[in-house]
Amino acid sequence: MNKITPADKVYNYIKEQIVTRRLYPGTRIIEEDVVEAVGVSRTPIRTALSRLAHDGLIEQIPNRGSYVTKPTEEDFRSVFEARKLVETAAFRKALRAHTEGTVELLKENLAKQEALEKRFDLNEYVSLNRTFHLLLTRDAGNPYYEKYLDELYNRISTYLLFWDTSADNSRSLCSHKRMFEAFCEQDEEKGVEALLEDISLGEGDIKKSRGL
Amino acid sequence: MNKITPADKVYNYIKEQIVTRRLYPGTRIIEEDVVEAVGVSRTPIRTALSRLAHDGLIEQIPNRGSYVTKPTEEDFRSVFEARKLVETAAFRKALRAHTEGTVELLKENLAKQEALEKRFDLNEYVSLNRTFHLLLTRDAGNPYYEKYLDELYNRISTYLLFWDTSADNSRSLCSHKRMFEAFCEQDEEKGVEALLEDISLGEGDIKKSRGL
DNA sequence: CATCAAACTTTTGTATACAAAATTGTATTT
DNA sequence: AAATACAATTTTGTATACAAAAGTTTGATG
Repeated sequence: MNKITPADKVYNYIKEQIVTRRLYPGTRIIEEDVVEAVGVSRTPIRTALSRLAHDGLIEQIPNRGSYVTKPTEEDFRSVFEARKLVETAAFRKALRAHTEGTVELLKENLAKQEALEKRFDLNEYVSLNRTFHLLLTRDAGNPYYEKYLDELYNRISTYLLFWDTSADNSRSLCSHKRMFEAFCEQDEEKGVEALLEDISLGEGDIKKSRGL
Repeated sequence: MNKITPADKVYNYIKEQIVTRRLYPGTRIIEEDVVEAVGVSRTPIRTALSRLAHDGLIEQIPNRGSYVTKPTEEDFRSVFEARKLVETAAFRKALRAHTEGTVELLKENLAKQEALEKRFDLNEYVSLNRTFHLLLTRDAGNPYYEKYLDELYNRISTYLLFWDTSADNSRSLCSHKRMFEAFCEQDEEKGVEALLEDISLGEGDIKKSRGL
């Protein structure tokens, strides 16, 4: 297994802090504070911050620090618009390519999602959801689609962990099942319809979580 | 005006080296060499490298250095596929929004392109072309479209400066003119048709330049 | 002569001290 | 009391020395 470097430690630490919202969007991250918290020098901290900026989780302004990404309402609109465009295109292509390995992984993922019906865990759900959507586009075989979608997810990830739980989970599970079915049956239109519904669902949830 | 920092100097220096192909795709960039060349310490060099990696101009592998991005044939296919999808969508939206300021800028840009008919300059042409396409999608008002397209351009930019000059320039200018017309007339279908033709043209040129 | 391992070299990663820029607080002037 | 200039502090940017990892050479051994 790959050894984990100081820079990795810092990266994981800050990412965890952001995703669990102990570091709130808009918060400034001061390098010296991270030194105290993690116990390494500023150098690996700077490389970690650079990676996080690359991921879209923080934003860096020259000579005045790093800030946890705080998307505006406009950003959300833009992100979801882009997601709809790219994710449907990638999904269509993936559905046509349609490898057996992916179907297997999707099946496992869905099983875990169903398990959440009994005992809900938001963290787990967000993770499963992201993997699920990623899998549905993977067979498209375009790494730039994946990369882009990944970055779009990151942009809004700070807000994914904030919505009133399991009520929506059932609805989401429902559309996911339809997407999976369509993927297996290679029914493109049915699949895209379910996908768009699912994305809109998420968009609505985020808006709710922000009181819009 | 903003002062240019050592990190900026390094960034510009390396970018220039790459774009003018003095640094060939696949070449390893050794930090100490850059120290000699630019005359600053390794710290700003590392931040510059990080930015370049972010731009997609280089790739970094932990513990074994930075390499000038060398896209495979698959990469080219993927980049152009993504470009076709996103750029047409952005163009459609921009065409409908259609601000007067953009029209003005496009007109200026086109004039410069025409000037190249007499005296061709590849560097200048590549730059104008990129700006032109960027302008045509700007009124879409989605920063993530722009960002993505920008990164896609970067991926292939190493190869943009390598094709047998002005023969293609006329053809390209022709489709550009049609795109501009369509943009002004808000004729979506005509515009998209011209855009797709123009993108395919570029794709073909790159393939030629690689002997495919 | 081929192979492998240990020493050596090169290169990247980290720690730390110092410089420059930005921010904050304070005093002075109006 | 408000505004502004200036000093003090905080924070980011840079230089440099050292540590660790990767890559290369050399030489002993089968």
